[in-house]
Amino acid sequence: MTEPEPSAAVPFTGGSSGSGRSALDQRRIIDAAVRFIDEHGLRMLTMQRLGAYLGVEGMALYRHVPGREALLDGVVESVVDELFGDPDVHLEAHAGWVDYLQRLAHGLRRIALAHPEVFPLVATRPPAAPWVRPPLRSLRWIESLLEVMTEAGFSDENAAAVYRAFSSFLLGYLLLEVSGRGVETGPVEEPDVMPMEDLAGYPILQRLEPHLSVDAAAQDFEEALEALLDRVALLLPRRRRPPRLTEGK
Amino acid sequence: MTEPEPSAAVPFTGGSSGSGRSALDQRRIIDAAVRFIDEHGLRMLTMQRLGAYLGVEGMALYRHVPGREALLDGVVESVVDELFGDPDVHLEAHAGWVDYLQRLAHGLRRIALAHPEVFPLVATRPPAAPWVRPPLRSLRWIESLLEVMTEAGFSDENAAAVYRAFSSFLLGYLLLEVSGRGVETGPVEEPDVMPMEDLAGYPILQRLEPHLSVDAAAQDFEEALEALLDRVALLLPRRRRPPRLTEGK
DNA sequence: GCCCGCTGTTTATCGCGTAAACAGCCGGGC
DNA sequence: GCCCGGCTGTTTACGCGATAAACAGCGGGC
Repeated sequence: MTEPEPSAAVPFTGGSSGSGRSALDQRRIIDAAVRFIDEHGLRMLTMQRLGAYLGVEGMALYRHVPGREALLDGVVESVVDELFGDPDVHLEAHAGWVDYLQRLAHGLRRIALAHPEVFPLVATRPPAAPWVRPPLRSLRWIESLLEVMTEAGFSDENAAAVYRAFSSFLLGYLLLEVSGRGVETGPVEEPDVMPMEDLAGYPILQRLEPHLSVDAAAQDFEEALEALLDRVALLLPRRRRPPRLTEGK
Repeated sequence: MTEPEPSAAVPFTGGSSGSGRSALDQRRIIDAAVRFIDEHGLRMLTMQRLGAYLGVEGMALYRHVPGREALLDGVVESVVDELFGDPDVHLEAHAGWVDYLQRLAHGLRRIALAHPEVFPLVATRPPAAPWVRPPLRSLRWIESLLEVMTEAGFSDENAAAVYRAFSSFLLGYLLLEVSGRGVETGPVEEPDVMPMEDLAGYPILQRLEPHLSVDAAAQDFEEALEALLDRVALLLPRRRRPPRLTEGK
């Protein structure tokens, strides 16, 4: 994505207005891919099927997208970028860093829940740079986070530590929540979920499960995770230990 | 895996000893798959290639494994089960719950680092049940964890909360560390990593940079884990919401 | 010694990603 | 008004991967 435009100075080839017949363009393809994955699951996404979904032969997509991998990159980028449009996250309108992190976390959670089938992709696609990582995946947000933290009085080092702890926890949290969701509503995959009866030998687990149904278990888990998310800010490190300097490792 | 054995009472078809010519069996195939993925990356794993790796035609694998998906499930299970053989985790020899969780976390981290190409699979494969989740993925460990926590005086509810917080954090952390590793040493994929020069416009990010080395990562992990465990108490649920009794769902 | 079942091999099919040749359409220059 | 180059979608073609099905050697129980 963000292609270098091989034949550069093309003024728009037909214009966005006018005939309006040009069914395809990169944006439309990526959006369709996101919708397709939401509806049918990632493993169903195929160039031909996505083409059909857009009323076109599969090969047509290659006029606008370099290939499948690039398309998936575009999907990830597109989904993560939704955060910028989220009115509840409003970068500037935050009241303190805890509030800021909570808004950010909840914004990402909304995205993950809106696209549960896409999120594993967000989580596992190789990052663009070593510290531009899931689930933020965007220089803009990382910069913003570090800025807020340092403005709140954190040292540079601690701000970075907060970034790492926050994104680690958030990534794990969202991945767990979303994959749990997949178990319940998986439209295509529907893996074998262990039936409750097999719990017989594991009495301790019953405590996780005062309720009987899988739905209830999932619901519980979700509620607990949600409560956890509100408290994520509390995880952040305080510097206690003087950096152990020359101890033989 | 743990197959129901269609033709049950087979005493071992050739015996494990004796001729020793039977090159293939499920264990050997899964082990080879793990090694193959470690060496060449997940995307290189193909039934034919794995066959060749074992000195056999690809189709031969289907005599012992139901198919590719099942094979991957087996790979995940096999890798996670390494934890049971880790002498440093020794289930019983722990001194307090913090020590226990740290040993567990470090054991899993060792596994993740030993099989960085496998770990994303561990993280994203659909879980067997809603609360049997990555990265533990095993009833045995979940049971063990809950037991330790309750024996340490945590209520059932709080033990479950610790389980959720701990596994979320651990999953996210390890996934990030392992994928970061892929960026540096990726044997096959080598995605386009943004070169350092492109940082020019983002001075704030320079702060994150000192943490590229493995040693630094390990240090980070320990500190983050300690911070998490220190503050687990803060993550535990308070009942805020009265349990909704008869609300129409 | 013969036959069966097990294990690995060969052959075949289908779907996928993608390259390459092909074809309709449209707007600009004459 | 007409022609042409380029852009967009289509068709054709290839190689590969997963997997079913037919096939073949081999070794042990009768």
